[in-house]
Amino acid sequence: MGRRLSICSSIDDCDLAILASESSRMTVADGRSFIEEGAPANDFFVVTGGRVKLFTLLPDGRRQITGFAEGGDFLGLAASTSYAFGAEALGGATLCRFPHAGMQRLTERFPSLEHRLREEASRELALMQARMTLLGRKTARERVATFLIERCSHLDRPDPAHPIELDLPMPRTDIADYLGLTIETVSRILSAFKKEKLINIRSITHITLLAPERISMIAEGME
Amino acid sequence: MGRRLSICSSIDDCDLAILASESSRMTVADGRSFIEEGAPANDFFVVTGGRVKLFTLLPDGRRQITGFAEGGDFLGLAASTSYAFGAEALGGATLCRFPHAGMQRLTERFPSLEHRLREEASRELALMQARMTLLGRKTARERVATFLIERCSHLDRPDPAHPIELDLPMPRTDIADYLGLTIETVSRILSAFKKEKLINIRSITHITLLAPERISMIAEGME
DNA sequence: CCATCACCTTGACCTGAATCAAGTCTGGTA
DNA sequence: TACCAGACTTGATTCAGGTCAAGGTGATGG
Repeated sequence: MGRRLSICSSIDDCDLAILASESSRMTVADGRSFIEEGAPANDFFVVTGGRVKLFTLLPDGRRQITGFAEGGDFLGLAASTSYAFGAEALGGATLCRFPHAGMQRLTERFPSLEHRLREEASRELALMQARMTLLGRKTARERVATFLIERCSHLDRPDPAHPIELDLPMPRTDIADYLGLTIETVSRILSAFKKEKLINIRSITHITLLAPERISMIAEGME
Repeated sequence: MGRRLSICSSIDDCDLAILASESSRMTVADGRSFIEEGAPANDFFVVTGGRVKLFTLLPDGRRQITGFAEGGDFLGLAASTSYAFGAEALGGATLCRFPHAGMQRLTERFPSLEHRLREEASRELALMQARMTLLGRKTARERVATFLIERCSHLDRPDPAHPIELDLPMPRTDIADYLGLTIETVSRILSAFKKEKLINIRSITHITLLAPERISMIAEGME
């Protein structure tokens, strides 16, 4: 979790070699899991490329995707002694792995890093509160609308009230598990949005928001 | 948010007067709101007594309670420039208010404080992931069971498999808004648990868990 | 001791989303 | 170009939980 600002931004002109010496790069193939929920949390990760999904599971296999992470995002902040979530690459990802011990050396050497990490955690905390409202109180329609709008803010939004090209790199299953719905419901609602000329479905992964403003309204329950 | 470890624990034997000089105490009466969602975030709070509920609202009044906080918990970490949530006293609360500027002076003076804050944010992050799973994937029965079990862990659990006395200081409305249900559903499920001899309802606020183990199972969807 | 009010419980009914069950589309392969 | 497998869509039906509507309960005050 975390966004847009690399871990390096708090180290700036300091010796990047030190940072490199405390971390190791890794590549994770599509669909491969690299954090096991409940496993001892030994590492902290930064996503450097591709995408990743975070999730928790119930014993019977029900899954809640708690977030998607991409380049620049932090993972493993929510660390006590064991991970509170699992993580899996979404179409291949590259990561920087920082063992906790190394992390500690880094924060000692670059105290401002600690602040950055807190900032990052706080930002994520705010996002999660919005997501709890989505899961606890929004209708299926509102959830899907919120998801589409959320995806927009990932790319630097040009101007609202204009069509926006989106790609949804995750399968419907992941969207459903993120929104607390079933794939059928997600599919039906996207179709409904299309019928209402709110979106255009160019391909499974490519969607155009034709009326971003209206979708925002729907997302907030003000349609 | 945050739990059990006062902010002071990272300052230890240092001059508490400095801490006091950067903060002010405040008392909030039952039901009074002291953080307005979306308002500029100028302060950081520590709950020193009583209880507090945190929530977000949708424009039409739907409410999601994102957490309850009590003595020792931190509030306002999720701070960008504006609060991501509202906060309201639950039966009267006392707080310590730290203006952000003062907070910064404190973290400069006591660098370990920064680490404590991150730790706190991370802990909260982990809790929120569990809550997202609750809201996105659990049934009403599982949610209420989870809520009861969660309340247990607030008091230092003596031994499982033995009856546990609980008090639920919040009205049903708050429980419902916390679990993403209606008051009727919460009420019905508590009644059902009573009928199944899983709990005993001594009064509206006093509940005895007769079979904590079984309730835990239900909470995880393994009944 | 009763009235009142706020909160909670219970019941009857309804509905949004899940489930179950076919189709359909897409991209890869031969 | 045709075939196949996996992912998506669509339709019919069901059901968990919401909504609407009475009661019940218990603390406060007259």
